[in-house]
Amino acid sequence: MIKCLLVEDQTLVRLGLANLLNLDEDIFIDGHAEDGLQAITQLTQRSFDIVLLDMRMPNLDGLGVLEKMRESLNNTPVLIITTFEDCDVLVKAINLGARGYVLKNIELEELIDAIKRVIAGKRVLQSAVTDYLLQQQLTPQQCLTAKEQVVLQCMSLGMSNKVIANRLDNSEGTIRNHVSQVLAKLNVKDRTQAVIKAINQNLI
Amino acid sequence: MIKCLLVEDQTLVRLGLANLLNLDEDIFIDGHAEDGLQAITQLTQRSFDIVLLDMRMPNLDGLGVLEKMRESLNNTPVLIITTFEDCDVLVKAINLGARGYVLKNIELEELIDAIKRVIAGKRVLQSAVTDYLLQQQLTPQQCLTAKEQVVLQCMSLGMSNKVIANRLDNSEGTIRNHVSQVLAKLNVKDRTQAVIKAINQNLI
DNA sequence: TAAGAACAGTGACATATGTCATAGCCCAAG
DNA sequence: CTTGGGCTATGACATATGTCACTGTTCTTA
Repeated sequence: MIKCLLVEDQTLVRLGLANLLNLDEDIFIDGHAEDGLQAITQLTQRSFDIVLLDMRMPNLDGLGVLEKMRESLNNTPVLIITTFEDCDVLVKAINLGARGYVLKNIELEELIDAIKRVIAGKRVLQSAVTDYLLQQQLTPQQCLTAKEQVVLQCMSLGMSNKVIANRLDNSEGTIRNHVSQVLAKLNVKDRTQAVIKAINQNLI
Repeated sequence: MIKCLLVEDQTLVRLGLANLLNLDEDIFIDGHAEDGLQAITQLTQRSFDIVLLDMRMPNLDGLGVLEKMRESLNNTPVLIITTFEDCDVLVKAINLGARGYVLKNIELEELIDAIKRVIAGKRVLQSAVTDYLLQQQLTPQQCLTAKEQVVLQCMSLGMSNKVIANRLDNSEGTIRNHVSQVLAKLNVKDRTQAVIKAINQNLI
């Protein structure tokens, strides 16, 4: 029996997923958490075989949970289950020790398989994820660095340089430099054109 | 027994939600669709008591489904279940005939209640949604004039004020004024946000 | 006819944006 | 160990952007 902690902020999704997974005879959703803070609390009080972790959450997001776990030397294996298909977040999550990363559009059997593979000590990257990674690698012309991608994402959300600087804890000048780099690499003249290009090409 | 068509692109979410809802003795998920096109196909082949509709989907999104349904005079009641908290999308959905609009972080009992209320002919707006709506209504966004629409189109093509001025044979100051009006009406702070909104809302 | 709108324009003003040069730090590859 | 790339930062600079107030003209409509 695999004891799972399921961390997901949307109630419906969490309960639904728990029901589905509990149908498998080897899997038991042993704990629920609605955000990162609750997850940390659960992890300090109890032990689980695996953590099923969403990335976008209030209070403390997935990356934050991974950081806290690393700090407290908690090495419970973590499988990321998310909608967010961002290369940078994926890389960060893996670097922070996540053992698997799958998207929510995965089939149920695949997810169950992924859980068992993680438990078996394997690393799991859904094919859609690896495809995305490969695709990113194969377009070296626009070859944005990790930071530049994050900045572009922020731009695509309509943030000003000042806001981005606050969000990423950098000086505004630094962000300006990154923006300048992004514009050069995307071969556009201003942030609006960059955002249009990013949206059209799904670079965000 | 309420026969439901569940339209949701993420497999896990769809199956989980279906399981949860099927627990209710009055509700039966009678059809699944992974995107808008599949939903339309299902709706032309069978009849349902209600459609549970996600907004963000590949191929044909929630608004598209509502449009198609209206075109084909299909008046099956629709309850929107989405993560997307955008006021404009909400308003558009309601105008296109959606009978309810709830967010995915709703509690299960509330959702079941919402379904039954829609079936009973009532309009359902989750309190979180109405709060947001009220807040937005206090700053009523007026319609863009013809000229403003043209200017917004140009902005969405990445043109600077100077370029737009040349293109439309106006002074740059005039264009600046129009841009300023557009920003105010769209309730955004700069041209980048305006373009993002225009693209997302198909205002161009 | 009077009122109200859309449209065009100007000038002044405050910020935001983007570029450039320069420089330090860190880390990985050679 | 050296080199280069990525990240951070600063200061200076030119230009773009957005706001405001105010002035017109031309319509439509109450």
